[in-house]
Amino acid sequence: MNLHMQRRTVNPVDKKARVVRAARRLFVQHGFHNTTMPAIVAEAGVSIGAIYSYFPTKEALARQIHDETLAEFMLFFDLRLAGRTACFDKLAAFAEVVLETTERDPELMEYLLFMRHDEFMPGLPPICFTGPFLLLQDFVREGIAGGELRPGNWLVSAVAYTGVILRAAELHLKCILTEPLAAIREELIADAWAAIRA
Amino acid sequence: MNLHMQRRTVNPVDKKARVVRAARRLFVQHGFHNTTMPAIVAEAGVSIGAIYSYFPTKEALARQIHDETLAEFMLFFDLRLAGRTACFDKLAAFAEVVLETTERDPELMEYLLFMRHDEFMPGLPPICFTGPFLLLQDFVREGIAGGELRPGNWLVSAVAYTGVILRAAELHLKCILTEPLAAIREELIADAWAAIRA
Amino acid sequence: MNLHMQRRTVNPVDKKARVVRAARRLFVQHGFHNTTMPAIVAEAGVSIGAIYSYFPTKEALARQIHDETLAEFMLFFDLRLAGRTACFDKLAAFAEVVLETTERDPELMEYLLFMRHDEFMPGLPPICFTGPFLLLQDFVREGIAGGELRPGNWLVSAVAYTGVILRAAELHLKCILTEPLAAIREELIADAWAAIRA
Amino acid sequence: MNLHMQRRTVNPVDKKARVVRAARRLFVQHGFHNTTMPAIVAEAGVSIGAIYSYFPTKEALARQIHDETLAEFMLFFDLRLAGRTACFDKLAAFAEVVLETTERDPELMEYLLFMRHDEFMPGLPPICFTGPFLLLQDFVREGIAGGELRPGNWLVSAVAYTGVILRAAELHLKCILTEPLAAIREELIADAWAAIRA
DNA sequence: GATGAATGAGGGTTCATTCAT
DNA sequence: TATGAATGAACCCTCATTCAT
Repeated sequence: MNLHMQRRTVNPVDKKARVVRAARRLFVQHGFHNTTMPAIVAEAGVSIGAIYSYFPTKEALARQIHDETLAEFMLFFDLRLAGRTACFDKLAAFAEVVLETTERDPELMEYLLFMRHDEFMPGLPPICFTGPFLLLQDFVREGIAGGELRPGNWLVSAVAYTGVILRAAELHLKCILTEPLAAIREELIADAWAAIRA
Repeated sequence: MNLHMQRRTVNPVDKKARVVRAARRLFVQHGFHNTTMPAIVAEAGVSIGAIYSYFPTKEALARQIHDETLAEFMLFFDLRLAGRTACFDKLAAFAEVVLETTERDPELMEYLLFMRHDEFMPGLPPICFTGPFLLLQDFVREGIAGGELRPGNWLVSAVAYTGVILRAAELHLKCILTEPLAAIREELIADAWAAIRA
Repeated sequence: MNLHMQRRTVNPVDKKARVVRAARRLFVQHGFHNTTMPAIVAEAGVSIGAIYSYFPTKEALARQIHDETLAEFMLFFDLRLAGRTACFDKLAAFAEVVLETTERDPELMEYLLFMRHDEFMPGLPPICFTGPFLLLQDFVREGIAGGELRPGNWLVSAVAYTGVILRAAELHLKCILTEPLAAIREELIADAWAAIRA
Repeated sequence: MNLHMQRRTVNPVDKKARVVRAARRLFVQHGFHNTTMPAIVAEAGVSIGAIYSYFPTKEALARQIHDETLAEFMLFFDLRLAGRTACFDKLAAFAEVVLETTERDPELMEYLLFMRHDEFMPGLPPICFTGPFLLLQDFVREGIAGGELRPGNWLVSAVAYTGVILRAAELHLKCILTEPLAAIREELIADAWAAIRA
């Protein structure tokens, strides 16, 4: 490869990342089966051959998007949890991460909330059975044990808390709850907490 | 009509209904674009020609399923509302209908919660902007005005209440919240109410 | 069959004729393969089952139309030839029949000129090899032998005469030669005759 | 590029041209609706995908064939007209082009004479209303004005001249007029001219 | 590696024909 | 005999994937 070509070529890492970004945007917007490889080519500005040099199949591309997206969200949650010990604070960390991510990177949140990943990964557990959500269930169990939350079925309490927060994110992404989430964050966290506190 | 004939012939109304049932089951399970007409043929036990004599296109079939499903749910909600006047009771009617329908006719509820109808009806408002959900928003507004609910953004309160209930239905359908919903109905309604009551 | 039914039923002969008429109209207009049986049903106002009780297949229907149409044209020609002996008069009989039929029963002439009968009767000789046209070739041969026509290839002379007349009919049916054919009949016959007379 | 590769690869221009050739042959032979895409695939020796990479639809393929064919014929006519001024010579140019093309590229002439292009281009004017034929009508008008042709309806005269020539081409293509057209060219041109000369 | 023209299985849909009524 | 709902082979077309360059 000569200098002339180096000037015209993109860093392969960036190129792969561009493919992933473009594909996730299209998958979220139109669904997996309604997104064609040529559409990804057009959105990402790379050749079809390049995509197939990074991923063996369209499904493998989708799988990588899935894993990366979940990992990114888990990372945000982990960072936000640092130093929090009270049940209220740990649950609020979840709410904050969900609401802030919804506004900062809507595609990520749309992916978590709406993507039908069973279209390309049959048999995979649903997203609400993954890291952040399991962690939150732990917090609820501890909260009940510690008397901060009302006694009862801990799974029901976890459902209630996450239901309030996630539905707000969902309706915001669907342009039904049009207020900035930052403006109603406190009210949402208060409502979610009221649903399950002792 | 004698018995011999009964065995070989199907009432056309039943046949069309069989197609609708089979198609909804498959649409909900695999999504619109991942459900092929041959798959519907196999599931419904009718010929492809018969389906196209009932519906001009696959999309028209999906549209009819959509309309029927929404109308059926709205009917259940209307019936359950009869005679209820207190805010708590009217909101509870919504919760009861959602939770009971989830167990009695899971496909109907899966359709309402998971179907991406924008795959075949681009531009249509999301389901959470249809009849039952708009009605529920009215009840919340009245509840705040009447002092039964905490003051605040009424849309946020509606989001909180429905979030608790719908997420329970969602996780039950995904086999994560495995308890019979009838068993946790009171707890869910209590949590949802606690989230927004005065 | 009781009186009540007689009032509601059509003479089967008429019904069959209606089918033939409707089918020929549609075949001429849209071609054989672009005419559907349901379209014939709609045009003829009979049931699909009735058509299949008259004709075993769509092709058999087309064949009968073909035979009837050719026979009808041959009949007109025969009648017009009665009593004509001079070469000019016999050729003029052909021209008159073509031009008058074009205006009186355009569908018949469209059929003769434009129908691609090889779409449903592969291997059949073209229409210009059938009765009236063979007859006309005989007249030309006689005309040359009798000195009324220029010596030369008799087939070429037949081609020339029929070419003038048939192209006029063709362009009239295509709405390019819009004058009433009756008004230019003499001129056409004169031109055709001039092309080949001694 | 070595010999081995040449055997396995086709110039894309040739490939597209092969498709056009094969399709025109089949369209002319069996008509548009009676020619299936698989048949074109077999005739052209390319994949169905390749065809659809050249033309968005079967109709677009037919349209391109139509345009190319008309343009090619018009070009021949233009070239042949060069330097001709007398009415007889200009009309003879038309006759020569028609008769020679009929023998040199029968498919082209069959297309012009027999193709029902309204099957795929509804509303398009018939071929006899296109370039060469309009030009010929001009020549006839000038010939009448200049006294070289008999007075009368100029359209009728144009019909007469073209009728003689085109019917000869038509019957030659249908294997009825089996003589080589080159051998009867002079006689045909003489007959056509005799039909309309002063 | 990167490219994109080419491949062909499989999609949605049509329509000639059948057969229970 | 007449009806028309039902059948399914075959249509046109799409798009994930390959491979010569």
